[in-house]
Amino acid sequence: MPGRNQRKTAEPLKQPPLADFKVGVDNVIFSVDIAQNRLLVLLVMRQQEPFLNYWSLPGTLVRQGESLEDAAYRILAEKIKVKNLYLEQLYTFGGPERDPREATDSYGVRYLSVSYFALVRFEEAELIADGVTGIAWYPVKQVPQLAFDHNKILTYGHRRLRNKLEYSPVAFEVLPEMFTLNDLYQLYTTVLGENFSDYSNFRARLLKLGFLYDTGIKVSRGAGRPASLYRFDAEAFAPFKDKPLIFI
Amino acid sequence: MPGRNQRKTAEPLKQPPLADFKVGVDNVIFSVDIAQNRLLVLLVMRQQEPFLNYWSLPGTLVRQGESLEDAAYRILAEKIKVKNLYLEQLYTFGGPERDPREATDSYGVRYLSVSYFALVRFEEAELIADGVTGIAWYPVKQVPQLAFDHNKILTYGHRRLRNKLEYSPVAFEVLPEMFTLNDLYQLYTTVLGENFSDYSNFRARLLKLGFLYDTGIKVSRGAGRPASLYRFDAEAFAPFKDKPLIFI
DNA sequence: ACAAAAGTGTTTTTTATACACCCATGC
DNA sequence: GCATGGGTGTATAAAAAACACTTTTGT
Repeated sequence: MPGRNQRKTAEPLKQPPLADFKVGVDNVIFSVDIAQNRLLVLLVMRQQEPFLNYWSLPGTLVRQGESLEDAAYRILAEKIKVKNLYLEQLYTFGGPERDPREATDSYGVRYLSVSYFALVRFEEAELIADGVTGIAWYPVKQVPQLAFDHNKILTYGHRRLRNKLEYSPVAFEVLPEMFTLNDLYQLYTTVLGENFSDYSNFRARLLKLGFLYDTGIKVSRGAGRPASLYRFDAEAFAPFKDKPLIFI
Repeated sequence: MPGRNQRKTAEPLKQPPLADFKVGVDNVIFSVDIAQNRLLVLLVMRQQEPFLNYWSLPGTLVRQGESLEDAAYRILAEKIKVKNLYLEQLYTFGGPERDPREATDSYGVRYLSVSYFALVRFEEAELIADGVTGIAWYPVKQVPQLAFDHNKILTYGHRRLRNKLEYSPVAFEVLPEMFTLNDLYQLYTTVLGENFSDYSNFRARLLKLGFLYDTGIKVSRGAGRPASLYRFDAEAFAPFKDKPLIFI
């Protein structure tokens, strides 16, 4: 029974005081530049202290009456215009020492960050540059030192993305509506590294699953035989939902 | 640019007020009763409003200077004595409507729950019954209606456990130090369902991996040939760390 | 002796991996 | 015509799944 640390007051068993929190939401927003085969993450330049003029993940503090997810969508909408996207919760970072404001701000207020992981289509995502705020797609391999513990959050998000690619159809959230099988393959190699699978085997496996619809439209990328454009068929994929699918 | 919803005050671009949070930690603590082949979850009876006399996941509010994980360990230590355990963060639930206190309590305070997922050995876990608080291992198949959104959290935790079993050695955190291969197999069937694999194939696969050490000690469970007791060899497992191991 | 549980082995089927080769286009 | 990227097929190896069979105990 927890008998220590009690304050000696009139009330029996008075516990140490509770922490008061402000809750922030930070988004790790990924996108893939098919043309240059680079995995990108959206960063914004901070306009206030702390960490003024540091790059950071786009984030915000949760407002009254707003759910965590609402907040995540709100910052997203403030930073980019996008048709559809994939969003899921990542992790909650909440150590008492992660935000310097905890020391300087009004007494005892803690800052907690619930991070979200998002995927958007590079071609469809239009950055909202207001002329004041710096905002940019950064290749994940070249991100600088970020504000707060955002590098840690980004690393965590990147790992989640790699895992997701292997067992879920997130790739099709990032690709344009129509894509060649090589686009898909490049996406996988970009995120997962060179040696994850042979192209022809990758191709055969994916096609056998039967949820890639060949539009018949051919597209030529410079020299070489033109490639077919495929479309992800969500209905045909439905039976695979929740099953231990492997895209490797 | 977010130009709506501003309050018309002296400051330019005054945003809607931020929410103030108390942060709770709720633990989904699993254990397996080898003898009866049941997956158990630890529940406590609530002693206060709201949800007085409802069963709930053991939880607490985070105190000043305390990290989320510290808080998770604290409740755990208040409820059970246990030698070693596995603990990881699960999910953060934070909609504005999840806790009725938000309406009745001091104005505007939101309650957010960071849930943790824990595994303990049934034999080694000694429940701390203080004579006042109800506390019990419940078979997950028979949990009643719980306080708050705890049923949802439990479901989420259960799913995580099933996934973990398939690609990580968590099973050995729940089993006693020494166990028969049949114990291990039963654990998997208990959590994953009947038809996940043939016993002899399961057995062959696990043994081939080489991190199960046969102690040579035999133990007889009623009729039939006595079984060997095995021990999980953490060192021999090390090379498999982070690799896409499959226990199926 | 026989049922029950433990443990071994063999066969079949499926899936992964490597790689050879044909096809259509630009230059 | 030949380099380039797209696309198909095949041969081999490995792993998963099904299941038959042997061993050792309690009763």
